[in-house]
Amino acid sequence: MSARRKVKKTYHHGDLRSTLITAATELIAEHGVAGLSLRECARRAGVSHAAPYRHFPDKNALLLAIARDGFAALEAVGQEAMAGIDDPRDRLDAYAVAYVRFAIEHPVVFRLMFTSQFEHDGVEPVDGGAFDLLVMTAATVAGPAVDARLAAAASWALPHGLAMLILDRRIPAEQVPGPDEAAALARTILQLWRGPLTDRQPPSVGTNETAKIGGR
Amino acid sequence: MSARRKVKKTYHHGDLRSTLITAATELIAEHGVAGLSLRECARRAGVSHAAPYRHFPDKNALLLAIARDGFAALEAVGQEAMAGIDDPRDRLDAYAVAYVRFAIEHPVVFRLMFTSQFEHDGVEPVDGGAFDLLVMTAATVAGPAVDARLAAAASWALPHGLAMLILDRRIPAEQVPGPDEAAALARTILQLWRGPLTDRQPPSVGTNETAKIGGR
DNA sequence: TGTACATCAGTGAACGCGCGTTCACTGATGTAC
DNA sequence: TGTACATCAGTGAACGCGCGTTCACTGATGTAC
Repeated sequence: MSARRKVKKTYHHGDLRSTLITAATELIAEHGVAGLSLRECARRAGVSHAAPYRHFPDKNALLLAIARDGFAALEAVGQEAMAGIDDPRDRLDAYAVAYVRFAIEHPVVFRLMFTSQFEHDGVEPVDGGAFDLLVMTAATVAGPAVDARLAAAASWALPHGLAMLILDRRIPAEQVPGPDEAAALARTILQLWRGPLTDRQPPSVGTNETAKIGGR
Repeated sequence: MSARRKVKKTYHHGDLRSTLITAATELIAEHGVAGLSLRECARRAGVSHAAPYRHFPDKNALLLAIARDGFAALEAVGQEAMAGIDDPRDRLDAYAVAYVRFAIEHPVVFRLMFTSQFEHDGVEPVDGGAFDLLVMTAATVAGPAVDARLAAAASWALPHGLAMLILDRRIPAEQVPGPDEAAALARTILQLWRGPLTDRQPPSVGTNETAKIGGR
């Protein structure tokens, strides 16, 4: 399915650019960013090692292209997740859940988008308007008294951190075997932050003094 | 200050192991993990390129050593931050703030600790008991009805995400020029999560319907 | 429909490079007596 | 305090390797007339 597209042996590949992107993503998944080589990409695409230079000026440009595509995809995912939800708080939650799901579904791309291990001299990888929705919605939720970017950062940090912890296996893999479980976990954690973690008075027990559990 | 320790020209270096770790950290800061080479480390340590092999079996072991040191340091920082604070919620906040500060103070080490770009075949870099405090405190805060690991993950995700966003320049650098500002930002965001972001009723205005701000 | 030509997307040889790692070595250090 | 010796932490030459990138090239494609 994801293999060579057609058997027609032609001189021109036809879709080398995106084939290279796919190959690079797979390679990184297998060996990490450091293990990515343009030559191996070309090899996997069934093409000579110089061919990629028809599509990307250099290795870094390939990486950049993957990240760029990722931001576009994430924006689409975010928009779709929020669509049809009226309550801004629910929108924010839906965004967060979709965000975590995206990260688990596309771990290589997600990491590439954010951890700028490559060429961060000069311009950052463009994020387009991928986060405009987030900023706007967060601002709505937090109210006019709170700086919009601050509200966005606060809302963003939680799903971002969760995604990263899962990707980096800090949250055991067997606990989060796939995107569905990751999304569910995100939901649960959001509820936690709206409840037990923030309630100033202890859950149901008496005073603050007696609230220390497991103390004896 | 951080240069060669003594001028005494001796055959033996005396402290090559930690000098190599320092050099590697600097190198990564300059060129990314991919830009790290054992030979350049040796060069900076003023030693032949084969000398590092007296202290590390291979390149990966050097990276692992940096991460390992990092976990120990983070644990110490967390313990210190929590010391003397009684209220478990305040302890949790103090931990989170210290966590973010640590990340900004030691960006290379922090990233190395978590984004396992290198050799994650087999064993993970050990985290020792670096997060036992977190789990215990989070459990206390969330109450017995909530799974401890879940509570820990929830508490952890927020500072972790914030730290990562700052390190990856997703939160503009000029907004967070140093560890102090990062710590302050962490504090603010925690307050946001205990207030405007979680209050189910809108800040001060009337009903849910009228709560949509900036809508017209 | 046919032809000439510009453009495009490939090829494969060649370059120079720095790297990780191994090896036999040597100078310095520590210790038993 | 002196000596013999084991051990340790360096050296520097050598290995093989795969990489990124360039270059002159060639086959395929598209288009103007």
